[in-house]
Amino acid sequence: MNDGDKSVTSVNCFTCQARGRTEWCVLTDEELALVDQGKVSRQYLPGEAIFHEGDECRGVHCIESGLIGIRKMDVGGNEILLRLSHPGDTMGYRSFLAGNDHNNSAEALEPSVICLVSGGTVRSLLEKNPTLGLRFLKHAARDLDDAEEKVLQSTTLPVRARFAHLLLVLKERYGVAGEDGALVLELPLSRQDMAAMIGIRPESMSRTIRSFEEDDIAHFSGRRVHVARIEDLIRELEQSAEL
Amino acid sequence: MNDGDKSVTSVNCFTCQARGRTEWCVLTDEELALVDQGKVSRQYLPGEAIFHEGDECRGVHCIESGLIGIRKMDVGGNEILLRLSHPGDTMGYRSFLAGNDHNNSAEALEPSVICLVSGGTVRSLLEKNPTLGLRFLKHAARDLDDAEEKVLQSTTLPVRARFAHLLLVLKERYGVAGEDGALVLELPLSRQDMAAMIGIRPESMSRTIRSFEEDDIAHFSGRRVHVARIEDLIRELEQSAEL
DNA sequence: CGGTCTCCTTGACCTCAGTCAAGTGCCTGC
DNA sequence: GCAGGCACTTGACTGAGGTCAAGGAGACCG
Repeated sequence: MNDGDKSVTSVNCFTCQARGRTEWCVLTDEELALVDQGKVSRQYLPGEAIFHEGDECRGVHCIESGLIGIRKMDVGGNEILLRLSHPGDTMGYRSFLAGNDHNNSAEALEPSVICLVSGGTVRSLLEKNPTLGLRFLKHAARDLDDAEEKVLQSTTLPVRARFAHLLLVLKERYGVAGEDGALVLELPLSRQDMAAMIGIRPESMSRTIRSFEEDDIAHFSGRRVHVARIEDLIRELEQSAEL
Repeated sequence: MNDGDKSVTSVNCFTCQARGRTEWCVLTDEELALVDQGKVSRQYLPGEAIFHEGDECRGVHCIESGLIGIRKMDVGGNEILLRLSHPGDTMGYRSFLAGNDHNNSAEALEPSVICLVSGGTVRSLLEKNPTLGLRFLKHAARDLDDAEEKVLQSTTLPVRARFAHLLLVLKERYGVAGEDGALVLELPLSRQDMAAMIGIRPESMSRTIRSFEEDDIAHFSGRRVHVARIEDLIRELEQSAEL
């Protein structure tokens, strides 16, 4: 097997860097061995789809490395980016448990390695180890909170506030420097995808960025963002309330 | 105990009408007895709050009868109605499992009887009976689907389409007559609350209703709605795509 | 090199829904 | 009875963000 063959790569659950962050971390060595045997791993290039809305759900995906975007489309072809998934995150456990087809799609945003743990394996592990189910439950609970927060924000907040909020969220993972009030971000997303994350058109994204520049709130060059005072972003969120 | 004392009512899990629809239906009689002992039930009048955002989460609420609205507010006081909860639904399991305070509020929309199953009871049942956790997981998965659908719709669909969708959803539970294409709905919600469900202002709700009347799509008198052709509602959803 | 992508930006225009303000009808309590 | 409250409606106005159309910048490839 050489590097050019990207359909299958060899990954070992026991040495997986991301394992500590997955739901599998509650498994015994014996159980983990089952996961290791019951999985297939594969490499994806940016833009490649891991699965689509409507695809049959054949197990649980687990991200070893890279970055994945979870998208959802409506009948009219409008697409939004629901969330980002990172190494250690599992995807598709929901459709799998409900026995549904996938109800959103996953696409690699960076070169990524992803394992698919077969449905049978997951099912038998859930029976063996109840804690695993609780871990998935907590995961779902967190996703649900985020989704409800997003429903609220997308109906009540103006675009500037939503964008400020997005930057504050991205800061947690992509902030590269942050002396007291200052902040530098190295964004993992194109403008288009940022627009899709807050549910607006690319043109509006451009204009919002420009208005942040004009108000001296943030400065953008490519995917690098400089924010002199984080408070400015926070104020942007709050002042939409004061009116 | 008389009817005037509404703080505590006596409800028995074994005879509970709603039990078949709750997650507790997977419990053995012995386990159910634990629930029965570990709960407190209470009656709520319309408008009364069961819990608020930020309240400490002391267990899992279970609806015996009535109708509950789950609301969420942003910093600016804007409020939306995330979903309705019906007899047999559990509420607050999420915050409970995550160990958080409640992150949304619940309010009775009709006279309701609700049991609070104490945290300790739920915790020990989850350990005893792993299937219970899976039931909660499925519940969370369904809520999550709904929430993501709502995120998508609230950012992509115009108000008319969202309202048509709402009516189609309410039809499942509140449709009172439906010869082939025709439909009569008995809404459980005020106009204000319908507006809050699709994230618009009451004024916009009024105007949307009027425009449906003018286009002969639906006719409203009080909380009763007549829809001559359900296809009209469906078309309202789809045609927002065609443009 | 020019050609063709795709991503991004910009301007001009328009429309949908929010805002403000006023008015109606209904219910409750005095 | 009337007063006050509340849900709802209506009209006039406004503005945020979508739409359309055009153009620029960089990557890749012949």
